[in-house]
Amino acid sequence: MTVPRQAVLEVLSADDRYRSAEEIFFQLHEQYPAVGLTSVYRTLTLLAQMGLVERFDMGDGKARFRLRTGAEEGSSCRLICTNCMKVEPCDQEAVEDQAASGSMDDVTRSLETEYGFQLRRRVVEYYGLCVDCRRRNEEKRSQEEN
Amino acid sequence: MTVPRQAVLEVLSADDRYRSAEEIFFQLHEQYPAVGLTSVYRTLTLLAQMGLVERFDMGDGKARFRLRTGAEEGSSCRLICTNCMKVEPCDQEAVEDQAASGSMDDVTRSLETEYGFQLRRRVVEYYGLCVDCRRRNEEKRSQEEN
DNA sequence: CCCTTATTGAAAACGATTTTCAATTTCAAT
DNA sequence: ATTGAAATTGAAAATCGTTTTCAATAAGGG
Ligand SMILES: [Mn+2]
Ligand SMILES: [Mn+2]
Ligand SMILES: [Zn+2]
Ligand SMILES: [Zn+2]
Repeated sequence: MTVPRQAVLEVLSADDRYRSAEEIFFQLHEQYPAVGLTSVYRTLTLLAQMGLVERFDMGDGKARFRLRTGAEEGSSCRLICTNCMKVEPCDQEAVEDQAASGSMDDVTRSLETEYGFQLRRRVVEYYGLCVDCRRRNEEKRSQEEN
Repeated sequence: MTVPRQAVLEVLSADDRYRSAEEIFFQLHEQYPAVGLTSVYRTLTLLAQMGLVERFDMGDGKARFRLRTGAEEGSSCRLICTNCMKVEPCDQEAVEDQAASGSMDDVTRSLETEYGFQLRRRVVEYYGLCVDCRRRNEEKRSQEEN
């Protein structure tokens, strides 16, 4: 546990907003002026690999980071403002429970009342291994058994 | 309707896979050697603004594009392989109908049987206007009425 | 302390995308 | 067809978030 790593964790722990590497760097800089942007990137990459940090790439070229909470359990949900690029984590259960069906209209209404958010587009992404890569993995595993 | 635009549309129409600008450029290049990569980018940006093309930014730095089908209706769903970076559109209705509940386990099972896909993480994103931007928009609108 | 190894910050490199700009197309009006 | 203004193009340069390089520094077990 080194200074830059502790510093990054400190900033991330402050709240659960998504922040860019640069934003994190600037917040660090006040208390830890010696820590460089390079180390911020390195630490974030490291923490993401360890699964402690969630990395999110919006369409605007800069990645955002957030401390991953145990509550997520392999599933995450967020509100993304296409105007100001703000990203806010949200509780999927709350949204879906509120929405009678999974229909776009019901979800729209739910987000409206729960968060004041005006929904334009819903995106569902499933991350994992495609058929091919899974097959390849299994082959590799059975080879290693020999 | 110019040559580069027609060329890009031709490639995108060929199938509904997600492709990077470079991939589109190389496919173009065989039939339209005079069209430059710059125009491919410009055309994709244009088509995305018009809503005809869906742009998707994965975590790997290069954006992917796909012709948007009318069927999507403000909601899109995709399988993303974290190993080979392949992106495949999928039918959310089919997945959720198959899954008894919206629980992670049920969805995992559904994706397994429907697509042979091994789910690791589900991400739900709601794009739209946050409370602040919405308020700001309404103020602007009411000012313009004067 | 000492030594080995891991980590750091600054500067340079990287790579996808955007910008610039002079040359070429487009297309509506003749 | 001919024109000409306006839009579009391709190549080269610029941009910018991120990564790599590398010499200097910090870590930390003995
Ligand atoms: Mn931010
Ligand atoms: Mn591709
Ligand atoms: Zn906003
Ligand atoms: Zn794969």
